[in-house]
Amino acid sequence: MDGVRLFRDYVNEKGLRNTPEREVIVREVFSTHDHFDVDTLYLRLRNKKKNISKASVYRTISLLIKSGLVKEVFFEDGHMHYEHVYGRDHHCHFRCISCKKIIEFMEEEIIDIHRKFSKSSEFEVTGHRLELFGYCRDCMEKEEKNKAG
Amino acid sequence: MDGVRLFRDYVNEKGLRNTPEREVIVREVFSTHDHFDVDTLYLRLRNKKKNISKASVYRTISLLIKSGLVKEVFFEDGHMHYEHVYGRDHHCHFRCISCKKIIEFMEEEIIDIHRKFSKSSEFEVTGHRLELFGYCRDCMEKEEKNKAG
DNA sequence: TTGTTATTGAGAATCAATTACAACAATAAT
DNA sequence: ATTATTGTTGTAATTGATTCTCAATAACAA
Ligand SMILES: [Mn+2]
Ligand SMILES: [Mn+2]
Ligand SMILES: [Zn+2]
Ligand SMILES: [Zn+2]
Repeated sequence: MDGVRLFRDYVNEKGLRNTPEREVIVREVFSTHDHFDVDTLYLRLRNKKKNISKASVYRTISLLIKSGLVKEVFFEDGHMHYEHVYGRDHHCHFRCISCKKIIEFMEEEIIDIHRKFSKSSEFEVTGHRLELFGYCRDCMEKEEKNKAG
Repeated sequence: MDGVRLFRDYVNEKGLRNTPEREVIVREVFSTHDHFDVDTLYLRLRNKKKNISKASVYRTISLLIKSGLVKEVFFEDGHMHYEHVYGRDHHCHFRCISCKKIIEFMEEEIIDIHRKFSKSSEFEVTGHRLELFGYCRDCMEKEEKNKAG
């Protein structure tokens, strides 16, 4: 719940202004650990009777990205999906190409790769994204039943 | 140059038709190892006086993806970027967030991660994508000069 | 050849994301 | 306090990528 405060600081540092709209959006972003897209975030706000324009949602997400508190997770169904990273351990994503389910996982090796490249003088690595694609257990089982049946 | 033939086979297998438009598009896709997006591919065709509609370019890329001969590499500037994979070794991508340059690299560890998950009975992993982000050497040097100057 | 059916190009439609702008609000300057 | 400056908002318009519609055409099998 402290990403909210960090975002306030970021806004101040940048000489921007803390507005009630930003406050509400950012609180909502940090209220869950789920992945989200602009539309679901916007609808969550509407359901709570917060009348904030979609433009402001876009603008605030853009700021959250710049602040480093939110990251783009993946692009699917024609639009971007996000998650907040403050207070969460780093992790990677497995995406089921059948049911679109997301499964998070952590592999130390990926950190090693990141470190190795960071130490080389060739690049300054600031981030990485590893996605695995395939079929989740549920969808595997469904397919096996299909073959059997 | 044989991805073209494999694509013909794929099209036949699926009961689809080999058309001159598809042939021209696919030849162009396999004519270089560069990353490409729909627009640059379309313009390359236009420059060669091939009058093929953009819709057909989209449709053929979609087939190429399904056939497994082409892969989505990354989403940037509001649209997808692709590369053909036939006849190429697997590799990952480093993307400079300053100049947008792409640098390809290969890490065995990533293959290990893929294998490890494939063997687990939890998921059936069919593919992966690893991207590193940061600053390339050129952009690092530019920034250092900025600080010094 | 002929019939069936996939494919094409052109343009319209869709949808995510950005932008222009006028009203408004917060801060700084006088 | 008053005024000027500048940031922010919502609305609506705009841009740009991608998909879709549909009538004309062409691939392929019989
Ligand atoms: Mn996640
Ligand atoms: Mn590549
Ligand atoms: Zn699944
Ligand atoms: Zn660079």
